[in-house]
Amino acid sequence: MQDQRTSPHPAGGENLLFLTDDQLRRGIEAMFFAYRGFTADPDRILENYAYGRAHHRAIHFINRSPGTTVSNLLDVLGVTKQSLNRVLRTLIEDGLVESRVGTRDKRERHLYLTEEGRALERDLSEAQRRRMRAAYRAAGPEAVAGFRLVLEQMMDPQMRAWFNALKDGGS
Amino acid sequence: MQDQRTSPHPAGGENLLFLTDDQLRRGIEAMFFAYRGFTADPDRILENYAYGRAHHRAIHFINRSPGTTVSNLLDVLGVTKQSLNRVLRTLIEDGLVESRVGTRDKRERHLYLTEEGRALERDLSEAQRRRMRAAYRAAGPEAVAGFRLVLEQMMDPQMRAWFNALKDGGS
DNA sequence: CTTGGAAAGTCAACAAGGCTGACTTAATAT
DNA sequence: ATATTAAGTCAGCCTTGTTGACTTTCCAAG
Repeated sequence: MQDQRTSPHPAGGENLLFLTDDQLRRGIEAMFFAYRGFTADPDRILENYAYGRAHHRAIHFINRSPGTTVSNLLDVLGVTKQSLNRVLRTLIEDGLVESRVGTRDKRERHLYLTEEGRALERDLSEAQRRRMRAAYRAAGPEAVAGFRLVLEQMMDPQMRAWFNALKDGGS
Repeated sequence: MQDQRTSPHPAGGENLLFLTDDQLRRGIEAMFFAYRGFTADPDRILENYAYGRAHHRAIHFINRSPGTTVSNLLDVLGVTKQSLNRVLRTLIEDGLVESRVGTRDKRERHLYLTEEGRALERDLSEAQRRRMRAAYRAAGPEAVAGFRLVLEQMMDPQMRAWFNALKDGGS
């Protein structure tokens, strides 16, 4: 099962054992199982509402960038307008999200969480943070730095750009 | 100080800045965007077939544990029998998976990839490994160790058990 | 001032892939 | 003998994704 082809032996002087197909496959499986854990807690909360993961994602990014436009959200979430619209409509109808017509450009809709929306967001993200906190604490700061580094390298360039744009807040 | 059990690292020094809500939220967003990248390449390949992510997962774990039973796969994938069956049936019909009646217990079906199944598996996993390899290489071995540590801590205990069982091959 | 095009929203239809519930068949275990 | 277990099936439902066609609103350029 081991494939030495991909990473022979210390090529120059580097130890490249962490690049064997076996190591990579372990990483793939770790991502699979970890992502299941990652979404488990919010999913449990959402069961009590008539919402799903799609609603969670919308709520998360609206909270992160209050006043963001629909088309911006479309890009970040990577779904179609029709798909997002269905989710957004129920959130607006239920009074969790407010959609304000743009002042500079009145075609645009700027999205904000209402107080009720923020309450659900806090619930969901606190559950997710709790697990993250436990994992970070158990792994330690060095591991966390590595975790973040690898994840960032796994993103497509476009996603990395959005990810880094979020760093400094703003829509 | 009372936390020494949970966090081996910053016992006395107490640099816990990596546990701020802001840091945790960054980790959450990193997981979201990275997982999109993680699934993007296999998804592109699967478009050419009439298969989806569910088929990929089944193929992956059958390849990992040749001869695994249906109920074992059910546990690992975390879906219902009906859901898995739909996927498995098409894979068997299409000749990618072989289902053999158990010898010890004839109620069980043991699953194996055919040569054609292994070919698709190689395609899919090579695409996924390519991205993983690039990320690992760019991040370096220290980061990879941290990455794996944090991911493992994010899993539910049950998943961690399956994850570690896979380490030593076979079902 | 008209017109082209962008942003947003809507309707309809469809598919993948989850789910529950009810039920059968075969084989093992008690 | 009977109960339990593994697998499979049928029917129906939901969420969340997709296309395609279309409208409304509005900005901006000719």
